[in-house]
Amino acid sequence: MKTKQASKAKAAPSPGKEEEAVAPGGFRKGPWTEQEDMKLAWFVRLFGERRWDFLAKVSGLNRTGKSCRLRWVNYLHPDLKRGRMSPEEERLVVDLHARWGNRWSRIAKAMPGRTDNEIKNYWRTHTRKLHKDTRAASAASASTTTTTSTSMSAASPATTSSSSSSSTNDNDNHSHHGHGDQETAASQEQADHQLLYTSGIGMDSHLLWNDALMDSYAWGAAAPSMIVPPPSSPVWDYCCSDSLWGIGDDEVEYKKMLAVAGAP
DNA sequence: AAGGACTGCAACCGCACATTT
DNA sequence: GAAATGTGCGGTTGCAGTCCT
Repeated sequence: MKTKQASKAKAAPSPGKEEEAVAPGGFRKGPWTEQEDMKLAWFVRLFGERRWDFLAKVSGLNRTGKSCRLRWVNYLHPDLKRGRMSPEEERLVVDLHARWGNRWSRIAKAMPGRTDNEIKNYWRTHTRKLHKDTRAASAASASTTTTTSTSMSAASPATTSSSSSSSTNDNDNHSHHGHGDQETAASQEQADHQLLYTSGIGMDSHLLWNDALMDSYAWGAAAPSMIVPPPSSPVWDYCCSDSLWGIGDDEVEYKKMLAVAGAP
């Protein structure tokens, strides 16, 4: 198999390309640079995982809040596992997909450290491979099998599960957001979410959420230029380091930030 | 050795739901 | 209660690394 997890990180695009992707609103698009990652991590640390639009503005990142959130959730979050899925995880994905269909976020919640995007990607690859194998197999035996094999291609696990999972696998998944789930399921999901948070880093628990601070920012203003991103170590190390989450360690830095922001 | 095909993954998009004003 | 804003989700695309011929 291929091992390109680390090298594949598009955080450092080739020099020429970096500036060219700019959305109509003036927002940057495309791969994130290491500096952007650092900045984002820094501001997420300050403000927590919410108000992404605000965070995007205040940080001075020329990104949409959505983009920031995605980057954080799928790449920078310290709880993420990196690397290939283990066979156990692969089995789990198959199991859970059989049960829940394309409810990736739900599946992801059952697999700590894995993101919906990651699982989705894995499944796509997985089904593509399976589909290919199935086709190859059916082609090989085409001459000997009955006509059922032709309709099988449409009914093969791979194709049905991915393209029509919404109608085959799960009673409620033809409505993407679980409209059919009823409140019990919704509250269950909430409970799951809560569990995830409490068992995980529990960002909110030590969140430096401070509305006064927020209000003190001039909306749309660029981030204070004197906010120095964390040390020169790789972003990932930084994100995983205790210092990022152990807010107490960095009280001085934080106070500096408050001062910059003009907070009382 | 070269170049096309394949693969894996990051990131974007559009939509829907949730929350706030 | 309506409108505005924020957030989350699933689907899709594009790119870069690797494999294969």
